[in-house]
Amino acid sequence: MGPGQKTKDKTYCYKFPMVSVTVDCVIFGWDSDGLHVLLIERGEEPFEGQWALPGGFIRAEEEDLEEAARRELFEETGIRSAYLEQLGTYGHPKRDPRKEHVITVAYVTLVKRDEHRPQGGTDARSAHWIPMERARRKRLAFDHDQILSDAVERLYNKLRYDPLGFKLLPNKFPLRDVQQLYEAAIGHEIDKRNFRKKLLETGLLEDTQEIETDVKHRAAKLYQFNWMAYHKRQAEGWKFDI
Amino acid sequence: MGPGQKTKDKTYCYKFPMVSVTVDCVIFGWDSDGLHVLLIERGEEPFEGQWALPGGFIRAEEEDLEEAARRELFEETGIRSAYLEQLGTYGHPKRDPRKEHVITVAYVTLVKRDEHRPQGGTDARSAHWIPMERARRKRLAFDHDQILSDAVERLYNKLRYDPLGFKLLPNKFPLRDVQQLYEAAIGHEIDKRNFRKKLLETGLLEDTQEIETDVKHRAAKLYQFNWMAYHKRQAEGWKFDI
DNA sequence: TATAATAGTGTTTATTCAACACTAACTTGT
DNA sequence: ACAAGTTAGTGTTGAATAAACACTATTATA
Repeated sequence: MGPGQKTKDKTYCYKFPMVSVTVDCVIFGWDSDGLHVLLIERGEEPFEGQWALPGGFIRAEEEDLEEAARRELFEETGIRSAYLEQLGTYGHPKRDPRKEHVITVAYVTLVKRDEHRPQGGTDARSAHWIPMERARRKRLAFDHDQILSDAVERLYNKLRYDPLGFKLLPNKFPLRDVQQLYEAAIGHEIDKRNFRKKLLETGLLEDTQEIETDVKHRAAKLYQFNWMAYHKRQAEGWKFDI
Repeated sequence: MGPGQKTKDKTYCYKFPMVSVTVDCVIFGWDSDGLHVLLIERGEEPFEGQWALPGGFIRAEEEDLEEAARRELFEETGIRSAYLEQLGTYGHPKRDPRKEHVITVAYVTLVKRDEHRPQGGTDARSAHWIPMERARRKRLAFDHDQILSDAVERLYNKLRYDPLGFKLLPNKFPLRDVQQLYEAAIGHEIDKRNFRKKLLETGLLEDTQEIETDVKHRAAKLYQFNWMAYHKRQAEGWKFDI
């Protein structure tokens, strides 16, 4: 495996066939009508016109994988800091119909929809929030169906043991929204009293003394999740479990 | 990203710098003195003479990632079928001191030590089972310290919700060995009666009617894990939890 | 045959989980 | 202003699960 050698016509040559590496992001958002995922309509071949996860080639020799994922996230959403987690790497030699072998490292990111400035990507692709049920019915480009379905499964499983769900909610939220998120995750209704009791018993939710506005009926109190306290408790060996 | 073009002198040329992709395997084994990991002593630069995880370059354009991991596992252990799970991908541009960008996809595999024929790899590297505590004190090549420690954490966390621990034990085992494995995972002692009760209540452990031999004191019954029954129960929505 | 080592076995108490229904607060329409 | 509609907010009880706890049985060895 000799290092790449730059020749006059700006090509990079190697002794063995190489692979290209892309990073794809499953960007989740949440609002009162459920979980959404940010998809783009591809503006170029292959799969031109089809829906796909936002992603792109990494800058070899310069960029770390996570850096590339953050760059991608920023280009699509304008968000610089968000929860980001590696999901897995998909490397079947035929997963990209083009000749070369393209593997992709998939990341999951959770964003608050109220922080998202929805401008499209730098190139001509347009990004849209698609509700999950609709997204899962679409035939996505490459193996993105698989990646998306792995991502949803991972997210839903992880909610039980990790407060990352609060990364999807606005900073201040009514308990109802937390419950709806968890109900979507486990696929059935939860008893309101039991759920609120467990949630508040953690001591990690603070009453902001504010209430909802613009709501058609009795307004609920707004809470915020105390991440500082959570990290302290976690360092002491405590485990979130809801 | 044009496809690689083969030239007369057998080089592969691309319009952009490419990355090399390796697969590294964290191969875990278990015996009565605890968790072990299979390490090799590197026979070539970089890191010649240092300990490292077994791994190698994938065959671009031919091989799936998991295929490459299985090939690696077979070369090191002679085992063709074992539990194999992708751990994650490590891609810092400087993680390999050589010029080009080398990313690695790490896999965790669990093998039964009594099925392992310990012949060395195809090349001159020699593979050895190293007890975990010793392995974690060594300075491993590349970022393999990090990979190994991520792998151990993943294995130990997963034992609670997945019977994959039985992939480490021989087909027939005394309950004591299961308990020792779980005690290693959670880092403290477990009450024997409670543990055996929970384990047997699953109905997934079958008494083989055999007992240990070559043991210095009272011999224990040997059990086997019923994977068929487990998969059936799992398909019905049941979850292993110990 | 005594000693040492590990196997194997139930019960009780504390904790956690699950089921369950009404009143309070606010909005809107009349 | 008040009736109707909608969601917020709140405790108790019984069931299930988890945790604590100690002795007898079996075999090997000295």
